Amino acid sequence: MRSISEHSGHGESVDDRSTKARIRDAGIACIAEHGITETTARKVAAIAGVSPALVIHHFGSMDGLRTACDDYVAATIRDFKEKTLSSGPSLDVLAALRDAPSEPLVGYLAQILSDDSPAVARLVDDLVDDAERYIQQGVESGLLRPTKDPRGRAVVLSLWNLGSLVLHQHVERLLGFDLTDPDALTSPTASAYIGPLYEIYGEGVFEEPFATQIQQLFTESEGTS
Amino acid sequence: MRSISEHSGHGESVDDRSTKARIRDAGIACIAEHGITETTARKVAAIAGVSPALVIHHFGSMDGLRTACDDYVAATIRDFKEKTLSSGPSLDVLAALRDAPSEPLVGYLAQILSDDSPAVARLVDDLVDDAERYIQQGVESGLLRPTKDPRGRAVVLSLWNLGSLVLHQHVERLLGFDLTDPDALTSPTASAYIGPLYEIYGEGVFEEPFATQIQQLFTESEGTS
DNA sequence: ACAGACGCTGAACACTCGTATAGTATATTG
DNA sequence: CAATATACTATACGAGTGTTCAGCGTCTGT
Repeated sequence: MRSISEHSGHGESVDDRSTKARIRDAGIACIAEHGITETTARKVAAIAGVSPALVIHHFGSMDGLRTACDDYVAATIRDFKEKTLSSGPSLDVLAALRDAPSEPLVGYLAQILSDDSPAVARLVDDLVDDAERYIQQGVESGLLRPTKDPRGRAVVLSLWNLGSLVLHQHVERLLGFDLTDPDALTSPTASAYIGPLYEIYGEGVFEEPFATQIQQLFTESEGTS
Repeated sequence: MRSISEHSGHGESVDDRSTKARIRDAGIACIAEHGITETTARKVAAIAGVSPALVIHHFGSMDGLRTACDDYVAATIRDFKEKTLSSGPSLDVLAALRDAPSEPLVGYLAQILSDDSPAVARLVDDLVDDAERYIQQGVESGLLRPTKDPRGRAVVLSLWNLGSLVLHQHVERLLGFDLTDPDALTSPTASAYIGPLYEIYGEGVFEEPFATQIQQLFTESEGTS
């Protein structure tokens, strides 16, 4: 029972819907919940309510499904970031992403971030690029301090954010705060994580004489090489 | 061919050596290099130069081997940290760990940190505890700033460190710096990561009026609840 | 109305996995 | 020296995997 048009099988950009999309969403959900290695063709098929063979029929292989999921998630994140870009800069790359789409994008990210695929690498690169742009905006508007290494700071901040996401189980166990929860930021337990985070963002951790001491140690070694 | 004594099969603490230890080390090496799901009994056996059945004979099951690896790595890290604890506090929990033991402990950690086992959870808890202790030392000696939430700051800083480790592929791709490299800290590319890190540790990222503004926003909401 | 394409399924294949079992060699114990 | 325990291997089994194939219904274009 095919629902609408979509006669050609390539389904690249827009008319992606119906069963094939349901299988892809099932793959995303399964990966987000159980991880990549636990996501089998039969499980995805069961979630989507189809036969295992249909998964292969639509995506060629399980690797094809994986790629399709990566691409779709990456595209969704990019689209969503473009929409919310106008609402102002943010240091948390995924803050706005948590509540908006119905799919468990954050959980998916948390699962695949540590296992590299080309699509994930490109997505991370994009997130870092956007962070660098956001941060530059913040510097120009006077909210953020300037830095010697804008790119490096964007990379480090982004990867700290994403790393916390990957280790969300430990965050939850230690602070009682689930980063993959859709309404994580409005949770009363959010301050257990965001409090220390903003404190470090605000004043650092080094006391003043020590900070400039280390800072000069790095400007020396960086000036020579 | 058993080498020394070790008649009893429980091999708990010290007399752990010879073939059984070689198999465990092969497991650690395989997990560190290829990840947990790619680590099969046959691969471990091939690395250790034994038959797959011997892996089961010594560890009961692959899950038993996994637990033995977790426990051994955790114990090794704890032992090593006790030794280097006297050399002074450090914010990087794993800095000293990289060069010392011959085994790829950091790579192993990077692989298992995102997949929770009881041993890993305990190890992370210990690392956070130690970090909290280190940080308190730093505060008392005037190197580090005091905080409203010592525990939270220790958790956040530790998990940022460990998260970067899990995402070491992205760090390497974006900054050309391999965190799992045994001599990573002496590498000339190290400053690409450590530079921004120390800058943030030194002065934060928020500009002054903005920092206190957010800080007060959190002291208000924290004072009420 | 007919022909072909498409969505979809059930069953099977080849393969890899963990693990059990039987058996061999070596070392320790009496 | 005999007996027993231990280290170790070869082989096989059952479960689960991705994927293929033949076929069934329905829908589309002519």
